[in-house]
Amino acid sequence: MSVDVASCAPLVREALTAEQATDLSRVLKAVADPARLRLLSLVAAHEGGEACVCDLTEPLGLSQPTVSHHLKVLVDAGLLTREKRGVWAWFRLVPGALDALAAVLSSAGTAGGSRTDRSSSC
Amino acid sequence: MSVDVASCAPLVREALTAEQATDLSRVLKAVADPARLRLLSLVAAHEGGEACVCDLTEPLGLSQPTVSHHLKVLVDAGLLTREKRGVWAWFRLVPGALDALAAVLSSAGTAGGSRTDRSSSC
DNA sequence: GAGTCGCATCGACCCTCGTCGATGCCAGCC
DNA sequence: GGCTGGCATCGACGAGGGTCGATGCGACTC
Repeated sequence: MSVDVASCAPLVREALTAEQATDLSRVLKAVADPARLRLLSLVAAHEGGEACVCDLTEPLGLSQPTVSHHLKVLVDAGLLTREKRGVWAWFRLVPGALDALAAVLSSAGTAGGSRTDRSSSC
Repeated sequence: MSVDVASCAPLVREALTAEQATDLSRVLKAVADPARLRLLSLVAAHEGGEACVCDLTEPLGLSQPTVSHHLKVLVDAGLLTREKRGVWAWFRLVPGALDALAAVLSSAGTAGGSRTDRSSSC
């Protein structure tokens, strides 16, 4: 149920519809949590750009079920990918996902430099 | 209690501390709501870039106390400014506030083109 | 096959948040 | 002064979300 940041134009350009606002808030709610922000940051900063749950539990100071729950929220929001290799589950950032989110908030309206590869029509 | 997006580097560059994550999530929580997203969009799209509460109540379909509550959240987060002229209260976007937020999420790490004028040291 | 390890899911608790009606406050008008 | 209109605040209700212990599942080891 990965949510697409469907609206191409930044929200300061023209008024959002109720549906656009709901979709956008779904992704923002996934990011608007200290634990999940640190998870994104930890995964990105980890060597190789990927990390397993056991690497993330202790720096957050949260229990394993809680960390697993937050990771699921981020995966559902389309910000992380989960790849199970053997016993471990490896998480890595979806390239361009955060940039696309930033582009909607920014008044510039263009994502950073990285490719996004989303189904958006812009 | 306007929250500064204090961290200059984007969260994908290095791991966030607990305090940085808490501060950043405070601003994101203010934006991660459909009603508040539409409020930001409506104010930006309104003529002159400013709007009063009476202009925002009906397009949102929410009661006046609720709209007033959401506007207070956005003002406290440093995203809107409130100026009382006579009987009406006029709200407008804080220039650069959304861009600064987008810069932290983006991997680029630089705000758009607009000036931010915040107390950040970068 | 028995045991261990890593992770996801379940159920429950508590707390925060969105929403509204009622009320209070201030400015302008009669 | 009394009244009206615009807006903020208060109190309360219900829904949603973060957290944890307990449990289940799959893979690997001996």
